[in-house]
Amino acid sequence: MTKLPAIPAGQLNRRAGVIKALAHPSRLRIVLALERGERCVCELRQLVKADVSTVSKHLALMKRAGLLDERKAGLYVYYRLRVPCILRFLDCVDAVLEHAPPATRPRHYVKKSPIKRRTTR
Amino acid sequence: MTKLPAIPAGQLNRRAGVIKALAHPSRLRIVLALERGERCVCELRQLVKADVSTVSKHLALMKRAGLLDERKAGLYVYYRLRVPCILRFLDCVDAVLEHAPPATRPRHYVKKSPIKRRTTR
DNA sequence: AGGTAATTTGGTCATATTACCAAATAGTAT
DNA sequence: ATACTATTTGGTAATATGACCAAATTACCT
Repeated sequence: MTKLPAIPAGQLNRRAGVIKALAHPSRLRIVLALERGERCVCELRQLVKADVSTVSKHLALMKRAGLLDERKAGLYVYYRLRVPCILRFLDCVDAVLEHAPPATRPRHYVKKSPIKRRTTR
Repeated sequence: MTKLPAIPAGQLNRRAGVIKALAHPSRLRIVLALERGERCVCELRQLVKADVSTVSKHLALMKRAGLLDERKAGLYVYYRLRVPCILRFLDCVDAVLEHAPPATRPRHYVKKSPIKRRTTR
């Protein structure tokens, strides 16, 4: 049995941070959309069917993680993929799913009802 | 501007599930350890410094996601990487981090104190 | 059967994530 | 300045995740 090298925790944390930034269906949808080139928030907002604020936060998160870059032009903000190798990885993910075990159901958060809200502020 | 294909939500959910299974420092540590071949839980448990039950749950999660396979031999359970392309992806992640923005700090959960617990059960 | 070691399962609790809305900010134009 | 549009930021609430402990399970022994 070979010796295990013991990778420093900080490095693993940073890597996990990048991967987490990718680990959400809407964010994947955005990344895939950016395959062909930059898009403004207004386009991505239609693609992902969620509140603009939600989309904006997904974008900010991915930018912080180093996945995306941003370009402001007048009223618009255009985002683009910073590192294209991300796209190749999705093929590997599909390989995992290929002859995969029966149930891999991730279940993502979905807002239940738009119930009443306090109007503090 | 080209037409966007609109990928079905189910597919994105499944992909995100696989990626999420990878998006944790301890799980990355495990995956990296399995690069050289299978390991029993008892080995991985020492590698990741966490309660065995925690490690076991990480392993179960990754197995459910299709990342790992398991082989039982007597008292031991050996886990191994099911799809090796995962490892190449980590290079891409490092590329993202390479000349990345200043702060990418993911902050993972750390139990505060082992305070008293009820002994119900 | 009873004993011991490896692993999994169930419970609980703290923290992280993510959704929406509402309001703030920024840019353009009238 | 006012009006209008695009995007971000702040707040709140629901859900998901991940840590540990304790107990259950499984397999191999005497």
